[in-house]
Amino acid sequence: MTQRKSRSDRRIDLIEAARRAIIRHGIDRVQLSHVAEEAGLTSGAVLYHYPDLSELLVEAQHAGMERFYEQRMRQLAALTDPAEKLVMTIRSGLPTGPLDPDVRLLNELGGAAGRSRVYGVLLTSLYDRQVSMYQSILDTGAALGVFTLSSDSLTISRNLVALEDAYGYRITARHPVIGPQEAAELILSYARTATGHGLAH
Amino acid sequence: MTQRKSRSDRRIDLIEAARRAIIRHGIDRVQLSHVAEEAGLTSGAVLYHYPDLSELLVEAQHAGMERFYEQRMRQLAALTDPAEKLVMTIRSGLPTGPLDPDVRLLNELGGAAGRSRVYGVLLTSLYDRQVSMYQSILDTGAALGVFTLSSDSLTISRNLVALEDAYGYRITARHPVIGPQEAAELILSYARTATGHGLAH
DNA sequence: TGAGTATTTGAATTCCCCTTCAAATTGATG
DNA sequence: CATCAATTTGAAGGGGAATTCAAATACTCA
Repeated sequence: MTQRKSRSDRRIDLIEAARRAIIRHGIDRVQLSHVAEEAGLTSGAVLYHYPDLSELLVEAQHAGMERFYEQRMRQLAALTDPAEKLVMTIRSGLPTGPLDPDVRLLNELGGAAGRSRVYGVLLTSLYDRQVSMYQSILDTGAALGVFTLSSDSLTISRNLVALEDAYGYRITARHPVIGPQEAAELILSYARTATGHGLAH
Repeated sequence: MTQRKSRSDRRIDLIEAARRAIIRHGIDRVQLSHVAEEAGLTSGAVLYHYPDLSELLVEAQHAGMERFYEQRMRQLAALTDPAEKLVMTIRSGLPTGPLDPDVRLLNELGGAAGRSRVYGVLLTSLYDRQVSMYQSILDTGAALGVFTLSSDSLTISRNLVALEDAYGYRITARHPVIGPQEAAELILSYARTATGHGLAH
């Protein structure tokens, strides 16, 4: 029998397993047995901890999102120069390649968010937080006189996050020309005209 | 019994029925009986024409895509002024609201494109065609001296399509603030700085 | 009109997955 | 070491959807 674990440990395991299962099979096609397999357990054991699979899936999406966001914030905290921060943030919002698990997970949400309120709210709140993240960088840069913004910081920030999102989809869909490097360059092109800063990288 | 139809007519019907079924139930949740119901037939009849449901679904997605693209091209053909064309194109790339069936259909593909090569190729090719569409508008405008492009037309076009895509997701996910009008304004803000044109609307 | 073929139906079958639950196992606690 | 509760297994059942297929029906063409 698989090693027993405490309630909370097992729940964390299961959330991780669900995350992997969603990426592998899709948010709408993933089954109990997939999650169980990823966790190295049987379906019954999964059900013991999460009697409702859909609840586990929501938690997995939520956790994946937090992870993505926290990671970006952490990378950001190491820098002080607004221009460097901006470049770093743009890069950290893009997948490392077509298989990047964090972005694949987020992309799974896109379609479901149109059908499910829960997923819609989840995705919307992530978007808004990311917008705030950019906005504070832009505002700081403008206050320091480093950036000369072409329009208000909210508009620019919304567009920057939107570009990240969209190129995330292109990259995971394996666009033959647009990879992480190219996408970063495209977004930077916008960021340059929007901030009036060269944004070397 | 339902009226009989020729092989090719029925296949066209079924593709349309599948398109509606996908929008109603989601690409990963749609089932044979949904398609049959939309077509006014029984499951057996659907299977007679498409022994493999997934093949029908791919065809339906493809048809939906063509429809979306053709519609945009048609609206475009009615205009001559590059600035008007640009504004019109931006608007026609956005959903009319959270329930817009064409965009919902496309969004359903996003996640699947990361898992399935077929869907990845479909989505990628649509993206590229939309980029070309913008590029020809921008190039024409630049040649006529109406636009002064801030970077090469390919970069700007890619970003414009990316912004459309991303705001399409936000709108279908029912972002409380960003609706069709707001999204258009956000994209126009970029288009203005990219073209050096006021782009009144 | 009648024969022949293509299409559609509807019921039977099969398959797959979720759910339940009694029994087995594990680990903690005294 | 013995007891007990928590966790996990595995098999049984229930339900829903895909698949199969013989029969019925609708159209075509001679």
